Amino acid sequence: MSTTRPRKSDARQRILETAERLFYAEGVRGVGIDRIIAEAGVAKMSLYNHFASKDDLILEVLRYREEQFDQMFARSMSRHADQGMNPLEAFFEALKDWFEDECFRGCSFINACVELADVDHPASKFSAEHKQRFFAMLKEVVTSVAGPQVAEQTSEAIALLVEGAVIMAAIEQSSHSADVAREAALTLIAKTQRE
Amino acid sequence: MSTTRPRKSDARQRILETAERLFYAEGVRGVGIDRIIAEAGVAKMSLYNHFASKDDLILEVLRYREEQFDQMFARSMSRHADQGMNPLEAFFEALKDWFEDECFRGCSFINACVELADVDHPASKFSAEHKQRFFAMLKEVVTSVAGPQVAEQTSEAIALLVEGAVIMAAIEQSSHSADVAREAALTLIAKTQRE
DNA sequence: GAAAATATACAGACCTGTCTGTTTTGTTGT
DNA sequence: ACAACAAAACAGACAGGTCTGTATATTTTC
Repeated sequence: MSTTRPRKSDARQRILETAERLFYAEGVRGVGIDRIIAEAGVAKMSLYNHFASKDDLILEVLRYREEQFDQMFARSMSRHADQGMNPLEAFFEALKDWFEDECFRGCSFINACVELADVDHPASKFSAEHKQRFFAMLKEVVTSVAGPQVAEQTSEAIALLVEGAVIMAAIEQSSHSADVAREAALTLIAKTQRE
Repeated sequence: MSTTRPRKSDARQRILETAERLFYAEGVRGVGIDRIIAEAGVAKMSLYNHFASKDDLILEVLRYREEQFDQMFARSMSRHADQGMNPLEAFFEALKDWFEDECFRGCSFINACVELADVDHPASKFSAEHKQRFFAMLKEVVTSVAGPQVAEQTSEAIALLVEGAVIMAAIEQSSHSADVAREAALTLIAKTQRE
């Protein structure tokens, strides 16, 4: 039964990949359906057979984006960890690598919330949940280098440093904020451990 | 000569105020020209006589917004300072008051950058400059409570904490991040002073 | 009487979503 | 191995709405 099975649709995947790229580069409101189908090379009806509406597509693209981002970031951290960095150092190096990617344009999830301007939109709710999952990952990283007690006391602040660094990197087109955030995070952890 | 003088145009002011409110609440892309003129109660030609284009209006609204925000924030800090807080405490209390305003929807300047998705847009450039001015103000606050040396070493990180707090307050619809940012800022300053 | 603001209509582009009909593709029965 | 069938993808027109910006002509205000 080689390539058999529901097939999970080739067109659907192309739409997701194209929409993710365009939405991230030009915003969910800046890119129309016609543009997506043209660049994905699919018919308009294929899009509307797979997604109920543009709002639905936005949500599904964010789900896909989370998968892709998590994988990318985890792999990036692993590479740095393999070079002898501890998990926290690897985290901030991965952050900096992301900022320095030529496609970097901030956080997709924050961007979607801002563009949609509606906290009740499914994509906004999903984005808020994504932030919780991202925070949980960061807290695990902090725990692994400083223990659960220090992590409990510092992770929230470190998360703010990271979010601020993402925004400033996007606005200033510079990865400098990653260094500032890393140093501050280390200071917070050291100060908390001392007590 | 009572209310005489070039008049500086009544309509222009109404347009600015209305556009600021609508742009902040629903985004610069989510609000059309027709909506602005209807709510401002002006004719379309009045708008295009005062502003070259919607892009130009967006920029002028951000200029106006900066004035209004700076005044609002400075007054808020003054009120808290009058109650015995030092400038830094007053800063974070003002931040928290802002987050708790029912109209709060994040930072106008960041929102505009995200929505326009174009770092070369005049409004994006102005937003980046605004962030520099905001940072300078924050640095003065830090200097006034901890001296220039500590301020030099901690202000950038504190600015990231503040930007992160703004974003998270908008996404989570909570002012909790203001407290987290304040505590972390105090810790960074204390740790730096000790050395 | 001049400058400003008004009301209104309109051009041209773009948007989402639907409809219709054709072609490709994969599976199944023989 | 091959024909028949069904599901999926395709192409393209179109409806109905929105958007920015312009043009014209009238009314208000100093």
